[in-house]
Amino acid sequence: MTDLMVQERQVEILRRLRQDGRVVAATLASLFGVSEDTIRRDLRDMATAGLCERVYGGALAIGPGRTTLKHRIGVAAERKKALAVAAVSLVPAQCLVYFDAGSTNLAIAEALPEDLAVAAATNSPAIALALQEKPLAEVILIGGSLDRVAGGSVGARAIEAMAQIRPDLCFIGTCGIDPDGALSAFGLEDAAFKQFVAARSRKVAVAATREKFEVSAPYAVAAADQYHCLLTEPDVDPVRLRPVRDAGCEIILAGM
Amino acid sequence: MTDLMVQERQVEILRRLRQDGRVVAATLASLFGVSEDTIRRDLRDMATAGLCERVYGGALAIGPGRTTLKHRIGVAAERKKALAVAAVSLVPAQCLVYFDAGSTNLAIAEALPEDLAVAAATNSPAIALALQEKPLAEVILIGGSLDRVAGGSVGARAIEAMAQIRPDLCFIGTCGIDPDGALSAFGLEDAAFKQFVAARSRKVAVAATREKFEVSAPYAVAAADQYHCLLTEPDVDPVRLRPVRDAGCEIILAGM
DNA sequence: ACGGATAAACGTGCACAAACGGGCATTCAA
DNA sequence: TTGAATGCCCGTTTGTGCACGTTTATCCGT
Repeated sequence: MTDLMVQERQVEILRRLRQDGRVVAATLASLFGVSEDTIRRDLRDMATAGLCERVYGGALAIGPGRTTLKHRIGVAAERKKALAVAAVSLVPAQCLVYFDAGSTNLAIAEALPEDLAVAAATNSPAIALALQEKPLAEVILIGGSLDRVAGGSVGARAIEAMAQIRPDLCFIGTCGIDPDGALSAFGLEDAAFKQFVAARSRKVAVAATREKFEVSAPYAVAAADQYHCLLTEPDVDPVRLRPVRDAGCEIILAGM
Repeated sequence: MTDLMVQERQVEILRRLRQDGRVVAATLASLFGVSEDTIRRDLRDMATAGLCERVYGGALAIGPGRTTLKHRIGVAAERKKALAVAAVSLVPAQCLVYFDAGSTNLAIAEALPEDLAVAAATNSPAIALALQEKPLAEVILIGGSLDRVAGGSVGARAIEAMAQIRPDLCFIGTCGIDPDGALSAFGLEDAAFKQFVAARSRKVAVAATREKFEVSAPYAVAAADQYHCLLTEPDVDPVRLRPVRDAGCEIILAGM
């Protein structure tokens, strides 16, 4: 195989992970013509970024399996919770708020105060379940084809349903944040749906843990000037936040 | 079988446990191409993690014990599971099956074989989550206003979304079964939605534990001649089943 | 029905190879 | 020059199979 740059190699590994659900370190090493050490480093980085699950001998895709999902929720749980607590303060009473699928937004939905009366829409079954626990929330479920990777409805039906509502505020999930502040996603349909939601919402907020800055996903979701508020962690490199702030986006730092 | 990594092997063992209720160490050893010692070690670890019950010669799925999963289903877990196992045999491959909200139908969705390729629609976030675990299922989420009591979407939007599909088979939940075999529900919108679904489906199945025969709910859903298959428990009074059978409805008894 | 014989299954300790992680040197581009 | 990416070395960890003594289920003769 032709020599690839680091990012290219990692994207290719990710592709194979999605295709086969697993990769073997030794195989990848000979495939890319690099040492196993390098592959191990790739896999380690990708695992800390939450892109795969590291196992002895290689790595596994983060599948729909609840063990890995719980794992994904569990790893950065406290940090996500801290983000979530800050995020809910953005939600005014009596508004229509939309939660995009994703573990970070699930944390936000869980952190919603019990005594807050809002209409809450989501395309994620998991988030819908969490919202059901909030007695004063009117829950609106956005239907469509369920995307296993994204964890929520996407596609034509979802967009159709989404077209019926206009959220005052939406929390968009993102798989990666580019150096210029642009958001990206791993699925074509997922990205398209996020775009549509963002375009319909009066205010667009993005909550992202620090790992998101290390990841670049293939499909564009929104440039820095297309969302209004970024919640992230205090220890993110300020250089990465500069373009976002320059685009007129409010930046909220939360966490320990 | 291709060489699997430790975690993959254990996941596969778990899958077989769920499917067959038991696994034999020797069989697994030759299947994976590893020694029985390795399998024993796997089984021991899984038992320690509370994933299976270790017995002489292999392991059993957690039966009499209680899992976290069963908490969600509720009190009549084992009986619902027995119903569910019988119910999934009604689902042909490559069909479009609809699961109405409800704990009994959740059990059916969970009992769906992993290797069954179907399109599965539901208005319940909880059931959607369960279906997401089935790798070969295309999951369609029916959106709308979430009804807390019913546990699924109802209302105009849900009916709109439902009007887009025509299930080959649907499992309708019921809150009560009248002496004449008529189904009833506790919510007006919920009942209306169930009616709509039943009317659109080629075949309508109802899975109900014996308690349902003791309950009468205010809103009518379907008379005995409006559904085609009733799954219930063997110890239900035959007198109660008579009118259902007379209406031309197939009756399947399942359980211990 | 009972108790002992027998073979299978078990667990433990051990050995070995593969995989791992950290440290260090080298390369190369900014 | 500096920093990132990579390969190599080496001590450590992990997964696995084998050997050996123990436990358990099943069968069979009384």
